[in-house]
Amino acid sequence: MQSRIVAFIERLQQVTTFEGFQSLIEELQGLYQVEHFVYHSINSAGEPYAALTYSLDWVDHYLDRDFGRIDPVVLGCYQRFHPVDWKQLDWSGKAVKSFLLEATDAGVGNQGFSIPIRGPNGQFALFTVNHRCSDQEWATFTNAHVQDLLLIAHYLNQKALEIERGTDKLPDQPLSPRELDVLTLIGMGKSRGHAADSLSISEHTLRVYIESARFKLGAANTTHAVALAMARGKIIV
Amino acid sequence: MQSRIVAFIERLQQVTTFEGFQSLIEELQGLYQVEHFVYHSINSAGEPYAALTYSLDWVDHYLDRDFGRIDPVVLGCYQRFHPVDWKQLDWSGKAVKSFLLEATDAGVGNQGFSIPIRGPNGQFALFTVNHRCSDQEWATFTNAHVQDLLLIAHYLNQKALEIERGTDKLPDQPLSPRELDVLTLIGMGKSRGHAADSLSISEHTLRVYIESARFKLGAANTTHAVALAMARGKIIV
DNA sequence: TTTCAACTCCCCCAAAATGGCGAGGGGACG
DNA sequence: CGTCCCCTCGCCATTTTGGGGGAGTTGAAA
Repeated sequence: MQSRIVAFIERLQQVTTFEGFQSLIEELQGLYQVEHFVYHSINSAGEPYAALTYSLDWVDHYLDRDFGRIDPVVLGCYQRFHPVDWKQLDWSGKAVKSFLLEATDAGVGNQGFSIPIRGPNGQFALFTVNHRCSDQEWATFTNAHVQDLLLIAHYLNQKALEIERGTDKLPDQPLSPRELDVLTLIGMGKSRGHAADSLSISEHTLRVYIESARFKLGAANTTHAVALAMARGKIIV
Repeated sequence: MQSRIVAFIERLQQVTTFEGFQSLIEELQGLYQVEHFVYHSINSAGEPYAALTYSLDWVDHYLDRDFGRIDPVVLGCYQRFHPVDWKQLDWSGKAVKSFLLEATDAGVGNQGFSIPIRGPNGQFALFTVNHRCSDQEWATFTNAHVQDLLLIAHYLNQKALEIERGTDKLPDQPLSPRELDVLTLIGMGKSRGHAADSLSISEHTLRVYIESARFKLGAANTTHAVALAMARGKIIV
């Protein structure tokens, strides 16, 4: 088995397109005799990408209803470091329960194991393996393959980032020190006036920084700029 | 060696105070023959805590100058999943270089290895091992002990969270669905009017949500509320 | 040497956000 | 049955913002 993983990762290294990436994800089904695999990521610009084995209808429905905002898997993994078994997540809540029902109807299995992955500039990805079986069988499976899955998650993300770099995208404009200062203070709740005082500059000067930061980040307003800077890991409030 | 780690972790489980935690950190120096160990965390309320073996003068100076905002170790790990060797970080930049000089003067070694750890509600911690030696020796050391260090980092964080829970702290007020909706839309750059339209509610109603969310989060204004909600992992923009 | 990015400052005015006032209906829980 | 939270709505005065001008210094890079 171990050699098959190595072979898989070696073939993964050869992939150069999203299509090739998708078919490798599908290959995992056969390799592990598991129903579903999902890799999905959000890049620094906030654009999602996914390669998965769920039905396309379910994917459309998921995106349409913006389930990513209530999905306990996404929410639970977003702030976590370690892989999580879906049983550890919080599935209470009315909206969540109906989401779960719809997912089950769409063919999503009752067992899941998700690995969060983080890259530069706030890039975040999830590698999920999903199956329909008993708790017992699932525990056996996950225990046997955590190491493999961690490895695969790591290389999948590396490759996805690499492929994406090939696509046209606006380079991530770095913010100047003053711009970072200003966004940080504003993010900590200060008004323009107070922030300007803290930095011992005029309020107008501070405004110039906010505007240039907004422009670089592609933000619609100050709050948006702070949110984007945080999401991209440029500031910490 | 392995049994010593197990014994260490078992003793760690017995600890109930921050003092005990600190002395266990100091014990690691002897256990690994390494100069410095650092555990520091930021809880969901944004309060820092640290247990470390650096000189207290350096710690004071670090906090005083707010070096956490430029420290490449903190910045580099904040958005990462995997442990990082300090050599992989970006040490360019004028402020960073002078920070590095001051750190070296204060007894911080040239080699470092840091493990980011994430807990619920946006809790973030770093476990760092620091030493003075050649690249060669350091590579040997880290290769030999990554597994141990990951394990220790995990249990240290678990224990630190447990101890902190014992201290008095305001419970993390959950936000209502509408409050989350509003903060998310505002964080995505919408104005109040547009956000209200999206949710098909009056702008005034939307304001009520912003205000109650601000109150629950202890935020000074809307931007602050969005920043806090993001930092605590309640919303994703 | 020129050019360019970063940093600093000033005025004016319209638009947006905020703070404080008040009000009612629905659902959950003791 | 009362209490408390969530959801919904309106008005008015004040403060904060955003967008439009224009201008000077410094320091690094081309």
